[in-house]
Amino acid sequence: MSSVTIKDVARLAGVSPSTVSRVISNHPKISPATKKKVREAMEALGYHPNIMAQSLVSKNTQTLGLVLPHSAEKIFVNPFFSEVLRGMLAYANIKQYDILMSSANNPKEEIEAVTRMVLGRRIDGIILMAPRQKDPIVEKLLEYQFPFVLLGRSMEHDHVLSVNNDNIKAAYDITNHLIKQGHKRIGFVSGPPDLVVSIDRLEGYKKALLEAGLPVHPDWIIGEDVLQGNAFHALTMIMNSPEPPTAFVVTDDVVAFGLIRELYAAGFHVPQDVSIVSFNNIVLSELSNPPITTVDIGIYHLGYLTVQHLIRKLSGEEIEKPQMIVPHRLIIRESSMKLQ
Amino acid sequence: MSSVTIKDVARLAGVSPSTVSRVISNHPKISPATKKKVREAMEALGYHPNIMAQSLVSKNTQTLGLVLPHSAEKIFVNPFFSEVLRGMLAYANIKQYDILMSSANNPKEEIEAVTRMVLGRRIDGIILMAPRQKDPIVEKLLEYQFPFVLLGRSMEHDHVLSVNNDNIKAAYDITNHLIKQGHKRIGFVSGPPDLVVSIDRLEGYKKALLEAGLPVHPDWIIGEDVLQGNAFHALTMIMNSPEPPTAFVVTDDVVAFGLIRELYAAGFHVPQDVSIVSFNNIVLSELSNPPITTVDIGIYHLGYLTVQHLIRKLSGEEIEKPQMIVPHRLIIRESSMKLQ
DNA sequence: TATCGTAATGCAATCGTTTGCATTTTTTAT
DNA sequence: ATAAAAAATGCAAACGATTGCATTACGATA
Repeated sequence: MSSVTIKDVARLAGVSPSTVSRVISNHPKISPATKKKVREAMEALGYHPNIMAQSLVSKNTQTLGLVLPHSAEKIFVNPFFSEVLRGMLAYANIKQYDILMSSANNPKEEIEAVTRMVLGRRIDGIILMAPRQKDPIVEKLLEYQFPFVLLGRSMEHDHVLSVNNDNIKAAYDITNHLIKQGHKRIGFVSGPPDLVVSIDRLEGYKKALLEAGLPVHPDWIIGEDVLQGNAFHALTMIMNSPEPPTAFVVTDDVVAFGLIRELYAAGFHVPQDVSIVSFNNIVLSELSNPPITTVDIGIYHLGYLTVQHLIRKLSGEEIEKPQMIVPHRLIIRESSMKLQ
Repeated sequence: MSSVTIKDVARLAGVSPSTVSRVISNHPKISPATKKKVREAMEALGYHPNIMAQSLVSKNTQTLGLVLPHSAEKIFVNPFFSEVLRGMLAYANIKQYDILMSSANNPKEEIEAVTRMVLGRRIDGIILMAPRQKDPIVEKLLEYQFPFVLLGRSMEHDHVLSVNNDNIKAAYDITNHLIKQGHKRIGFVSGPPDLVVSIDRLEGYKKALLEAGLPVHPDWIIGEDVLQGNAFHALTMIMNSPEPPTAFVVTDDVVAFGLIRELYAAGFHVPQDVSIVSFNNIVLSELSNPPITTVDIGIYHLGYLTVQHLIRKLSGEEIEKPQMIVPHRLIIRESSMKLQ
């Protein structure tokens, strides 16, 4: 309701609007006396700067954009998302930034949303989640020369800001964990195949198998739609083959939940019949039955650092290393207990 | 990079800036000829309106605020949150609104964040999640006469916009389900006690017990911090008493996960030894082992309607019924299978 | 052809800030 | 006491749009 402006404050304090403005921005050459006077007037009137007006002239909005991938349901329903967002907001909060979200139903809308935010000068920088192999949004932003950061990595440009895990290594490590447990037939459940993270994790898995002299069995690499009809069919096919896998590397904790459930329904027990390992270490993976062996990728931290990275860039800091890597670590739990 | 304004377009199209503005807003009395000319110029220059400037004069930002409760970790790590946010964004997207988020570490920061958004005229309306019994933010917004909607309900003001479940009824229903299964000793695991939703669900639980002539045993009502040390202690105390509960109503699926896990660790099996029912029906509750009986509260829908409700209010529509109720339904699964 | 009515456009003020430069005030040195 | 330097403040022009009112253009009517 109250629309008290800088002028009202100026009038009450008996100074010019410019002076009030300078008090707000803590300009060096304002006498302590007037500073006090103005502050009191602001207080008395309950003044708050109009952020729209501020950013119109200062050209900076203290806002970061975040566009939900259009294939968002999957990523999004995932507790991973809340956790990473929490990390983002935590750092943003420290630096007094807010985060502007918008969603999209398809690639076209996705581009539109980005364009609207960027060209509408609504945000200072943008955070991109779950980048794809050839990501049109990345291209667009490069073209606009607009500051952005990837949560993940770009396969095509190595100078873009990004915060990521070493997913190849992570997958390699967790697969090796299974191999060390004596598994020789190891399947893989992949995420959406155009996501860089899926590609990397698949690569690490293959690498570990090859190094151990184990064959990569293409039929044992299945899509994450295991929970839905068709892929579920694929799963039973695999499990009913003469020599089924004794373990699966799953791309994501939530999918692992589903897989454990489906296996159980089909009469296979984890880990007695099949071992399961996955990625992310969402809170619930510990509460699963059995608890899931997983790769902790530092979700919260990923979000936190992503925003930190971007804000540093925005404040003109020299970025030593554009590609940040958050270390991962294996969390061994019951779902991959040693075979006897 | 390109900062092409309305003037540039005007120049190229050979008209005045006002005309361009009218073309943008699709003003009725602009000749088709100039409309076309201007559109072409906009296209040619890649013009996009500066949203800050627009909202400075039009006083509307096409943005909704969402402040994360400071006790956010709990709510927030919960998949509930992503799901509800997805619903919010879906409707916002339809109406071309964006959502501005900011987080807070304590009640003070929370108020600050709201104030900054509201008085900074950054948003047109605000969404409040998980309202408390006596919620200072609600008071503040009423005082400012600023449009807002509650995801939940206010215990003190019945004219405020809200979207909620009938949580009393929901708890009553799910408790009755247990009673029908033959349970006579039923415990309750509560959420944060100052949350309205916790209060309502507890009330429904008690009501069902009383109506069935079953005693309300205060020791069997425990906090959701079951997973942490002290409350876990409480849990083992209860379960080791001579006549322990044979079932628990749990306030939230995630907590149910934890509880099942803890019970399991203590040697109690679900549902053989103890039945568990809970609320929300997050995706994972179906994938739990055993799958959890829960109350589907229509999470996505809650988010969707919350934003719809608010936007309707903002566009001046007459709101027939300020308090919307989203229906719930029981999802019976293995965790509450009949005792034999 | 003169007049009028309407449709289409332009002018200029405004939204609430910031900021370079000019101006005034204060301080310091002589 | 006066000049010069330094410090504090004010003026006015941006920023990029919108919009009420005035103005122009253009058929239509008499």
